Amino acid sequence: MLDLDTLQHNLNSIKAQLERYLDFDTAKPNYAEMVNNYDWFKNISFLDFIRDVGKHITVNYMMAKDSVKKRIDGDSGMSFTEFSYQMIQGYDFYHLYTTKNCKMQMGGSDQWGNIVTGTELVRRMGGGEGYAFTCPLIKKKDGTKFGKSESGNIWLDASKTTPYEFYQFWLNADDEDAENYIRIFTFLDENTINTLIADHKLDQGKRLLQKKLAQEVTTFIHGEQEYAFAIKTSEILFGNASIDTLRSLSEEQLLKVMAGVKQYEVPAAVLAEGKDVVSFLADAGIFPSKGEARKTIQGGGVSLNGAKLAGIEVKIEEASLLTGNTMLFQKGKKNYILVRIV
RNA sequence: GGGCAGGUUCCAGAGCGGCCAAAUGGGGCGGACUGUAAAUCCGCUGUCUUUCGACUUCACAGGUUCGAAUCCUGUCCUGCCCA
Repeated sequence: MLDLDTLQHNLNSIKAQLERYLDFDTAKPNYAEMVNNYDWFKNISFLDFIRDVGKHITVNYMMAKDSVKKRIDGDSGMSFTEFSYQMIQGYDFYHLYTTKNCKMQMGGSDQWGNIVTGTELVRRMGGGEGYAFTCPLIKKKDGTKFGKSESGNIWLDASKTTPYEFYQFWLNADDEDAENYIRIFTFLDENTINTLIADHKLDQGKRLLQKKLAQEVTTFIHGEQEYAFAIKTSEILFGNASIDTLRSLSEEQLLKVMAGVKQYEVPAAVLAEGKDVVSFLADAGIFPSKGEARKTIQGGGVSLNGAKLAGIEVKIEEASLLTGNTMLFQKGKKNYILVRIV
């Protein structure tokens, strides 16, 4: 459970994100509106609720819900709060139905039970009709969820996932997932997609599908310009460009190209000291511990300015710089890390 | 309130006085192969230490013991059943 301050913060952040895709301008004929169920629930007492709302729904009905059954049959139990959640969400629907003329509730298929409790309340309390619309949850091909609590996820907010990282995420989708994603996450029409998939199959190594997917989604979320930058950065980091190409860039150009790459700052004094790589990486926060930095280096997993680090004895000093005051580390093949000396 | 079963490292889950930083699987990270795929194979996965090793961990607090994740006592928490 989140406290009120956190909730408010989340609310604001979500609205800021949605504003990029929805129009909240009340002057528009069909403007979007964001509501907070705390606004109507804060004035309803528990007694009011069980008397006016609770009597319309039987416990039998609530228990029959799949989401509830699973918990009861499982071994973790279910608190009353969780159990009553469907009533809360159901009442939200009823409230919006009566005050905002809201007729349909949409959600992921795991919300089906909760939404239907709402349509039930709308019917029993208001004598009206509410409608439910759900879509299957998006799964990766290994069956795991594509969700915010999964690892390796991405965010719409550029401060959490830079456009470059966002682009890379889609580019790295595997063939099977890409076919699904392009249908779900882009507005391309059926024919275009089918043609694309057919072309892709001719030479999967070209990854036409992933490229188009990444382009469509990145452009939609972050815009043309950020997409162009993401491409450029990717080309430099993964293309044929050698370390010399990187070296040939001016500091300014480099920073521009690397805008989407993870960056760390290290004080100049540290560089002058000439620390060993392990301490350097751990102290800078690039690795969580020295042990992990050491092991990764020993496993051949760390590169500096494009060249694999030979061993843990390497010292980080002036000569390690790529340009005037930056150096480029790689953790694994795909994770680039730009270190700036400040 | 009573009875029973439990609380182990990211997760699941073994261990039930020394061979335990703790099996196995999953996940994560890295390597090889490749297409910045997939599958497969290999390594790592508490902290510090180049190594030897040191230190902190098995809900919490005490205790028994040369020695405890393992035994005892109390506390807290979770699940199931009864009231």
